[in-house]
Amino acid sequence: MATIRDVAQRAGVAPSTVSYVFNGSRSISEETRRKVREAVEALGYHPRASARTLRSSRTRVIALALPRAAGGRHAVDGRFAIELSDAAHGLGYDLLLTTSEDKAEGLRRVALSGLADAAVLMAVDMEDARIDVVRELAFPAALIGRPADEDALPWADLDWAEAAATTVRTLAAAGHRELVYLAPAEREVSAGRSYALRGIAGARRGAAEAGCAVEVAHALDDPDLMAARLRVLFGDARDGGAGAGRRPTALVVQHPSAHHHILASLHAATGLRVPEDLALVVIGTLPDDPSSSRLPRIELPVRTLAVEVTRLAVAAAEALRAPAAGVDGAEDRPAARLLADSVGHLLVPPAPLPGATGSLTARPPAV
Amino acid sequence: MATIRDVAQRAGVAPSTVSYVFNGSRSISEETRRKVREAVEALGYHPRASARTLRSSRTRVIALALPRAAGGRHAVDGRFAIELSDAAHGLGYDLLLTTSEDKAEGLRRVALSGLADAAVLMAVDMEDARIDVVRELAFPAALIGRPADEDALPWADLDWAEAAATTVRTLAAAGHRELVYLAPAEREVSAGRSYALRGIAGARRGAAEAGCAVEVAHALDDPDLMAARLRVLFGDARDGGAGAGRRPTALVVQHPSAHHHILASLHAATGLRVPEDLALVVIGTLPDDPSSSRLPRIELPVRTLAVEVTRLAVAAAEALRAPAAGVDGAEDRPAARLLADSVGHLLVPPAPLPGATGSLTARPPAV
DNA sequence: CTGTTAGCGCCTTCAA
DNA sequence: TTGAAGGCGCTAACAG
Repeated sequence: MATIRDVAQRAGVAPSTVSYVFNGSRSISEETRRKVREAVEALGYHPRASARTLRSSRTRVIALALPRAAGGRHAVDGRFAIELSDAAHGLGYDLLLTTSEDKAEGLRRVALSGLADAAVLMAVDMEDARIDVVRELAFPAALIGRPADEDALPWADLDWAEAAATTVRTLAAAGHRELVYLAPAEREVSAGRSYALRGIAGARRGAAEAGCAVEVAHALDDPDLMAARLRVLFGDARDGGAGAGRRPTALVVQHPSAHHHILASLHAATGLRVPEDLALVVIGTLPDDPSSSRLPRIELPVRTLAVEVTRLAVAAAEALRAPAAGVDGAEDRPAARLLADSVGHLLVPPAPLPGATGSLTARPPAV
Repeated sequence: MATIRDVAQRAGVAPSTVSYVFNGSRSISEETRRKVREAVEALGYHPRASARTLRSSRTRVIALALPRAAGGRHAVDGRFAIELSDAAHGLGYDLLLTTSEDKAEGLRRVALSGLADAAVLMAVDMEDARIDVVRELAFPAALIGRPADEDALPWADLDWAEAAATTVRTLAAAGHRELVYLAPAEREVSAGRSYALRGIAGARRGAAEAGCAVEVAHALDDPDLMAARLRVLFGDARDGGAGAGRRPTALVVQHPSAHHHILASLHAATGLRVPEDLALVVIGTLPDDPSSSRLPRIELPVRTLAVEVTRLAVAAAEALRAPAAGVDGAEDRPAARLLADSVGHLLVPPAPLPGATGSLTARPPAV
């Protein structure tokens, strides 16, 4: 466990010189640089993160606050965690995962103990308690998700409302008059999750604009219950023709990870076939998921969101650290103000993908 | 940003007293304790992790080394990341995600810079390069996956070989004579992934023991290619009866995350129905995944593995730190030896789940 | 272009 | 039961 002094001694220079070689903030002669490099090599020296952090109050770590609410979302959350880690590494940061029952607890602890320079917050609610926490602590943070107060903190999100609206409009334009919008589970809605509420609102708006009818229902985790609900929504096509004229002809599913089993049970539950009897579009699928690649869909741009939100988080951390050099009067603004001034957003417009069957624009079944 | 001195001053005690109140390793009068607590409360004091770590060389962080090989595994890796984070919190640790292209690079950096007390390694190969790395660095580590050298490091894993073998035996006992074992993608095999190789070996062993035939094939990411391969394996039942007698009657899928699309395309590709025409069992599904809950399967016990491997990693870290107090002659053993002495394993036996249809024990179709 | 030095905040030994 | 003091390893003035 060599220290910077060992290296300095072996290279015949001062510790600070070694430090500067690593941090490169002053000019070093090529000769000295070489000697230091050799000593570093010979001793297998690597700077200690804790000492650096103590001295510079900079961790080069980003925290991911991932509330562990009951039920689902594993797939999406896990995928984001991995992509965020990649994105953080791309900017020279590591990613610290803080899962906690209490939404704000882990975040508070990480901020207070100085474990990270900034935080990325997932599972954002419209009125998210963590927004107040990070503002109170003047801790740099960025959200994956669009809260009600859009200027409170930087955020990045898919435009769920427009994704739903454009999907409904497109289906209406193809002739569908009665649609079902299968939104995330009810618990997501009652928790106030931004993506769920915005998706539903967008579906309603799209229907109003296009003059068609949309029924909003919620996904269920249990396959049997889900099948039963599908039967209520669509009836059973095998029960004879009665009521077929009233049956919805299109289904939009906004359920980030569980559309698999919905699809799987759709035919068994209702006798309907996609796309012959029913047009189907999924909103919020994960990229590179073979089981959704054949469906008409709007993907969740995980990579883009991860990269951008990481950038925003890092930018917030740096805004706090370098108080707007060059801008006069900027020196003594309080930390909270510095952070507030640095908010930026990214609202990714939905990019509908056709799927293999092209069923998005399928005409409704003849009645 | 209050420090321990601020607290001490306000409480009218020495800094060391405050420290002892936090770390509780000597007796403090109730009176003093109260004064300190009040000062802590009033100042919002929280100890700085970096200072603690610098002083004690203890981070209370566990690193997760997650090689980012191309293709798939997102779902499983992400799920493990989340469960490991929960498990780490349960033991008072945080989880640092280090994804890297180069399998060993991130791990080496984290170990050398002292960012973590121990590492958990995922995507374990039979001969894993990282095993040498952590041994060389004498860095505590535990594996999710069972390497060829089982005594090199502590590990926890599902018994993939027995999972495959027991599945094949059960199917054979139900009368199936020709089975297909759809193993993970070829890249996983050629990379030497432990779970893939052991699963295949187990399937072959089970078939040999039961006296039935098993054909091993590999999953493909692309749905169209996968469908084509299924057609090769099973033919198309709608092409008339020719060759139906030779068709395999059971399919075992060992593909941790992509069995969804395999199922989805099975009927379209071959005309076969599950379970009427084909018995199907999936090995390595994720718990709480509605889309696999109806299938006969052997789940990947993510929670158990995460908890146990975390325990093993922490135990290794502590073995290094407290050299077997009480055992004589233990004081001056080298670090590598201390770690080697503390290896433990957990091999989780497979627990077959019946699925809703009970197709696991379905008799083969009449020929 | 390089060296010297003073801490960053905390834990822990030693002394009382 | 409590205080005082040293130093973990590093960075960034300040001084040459």
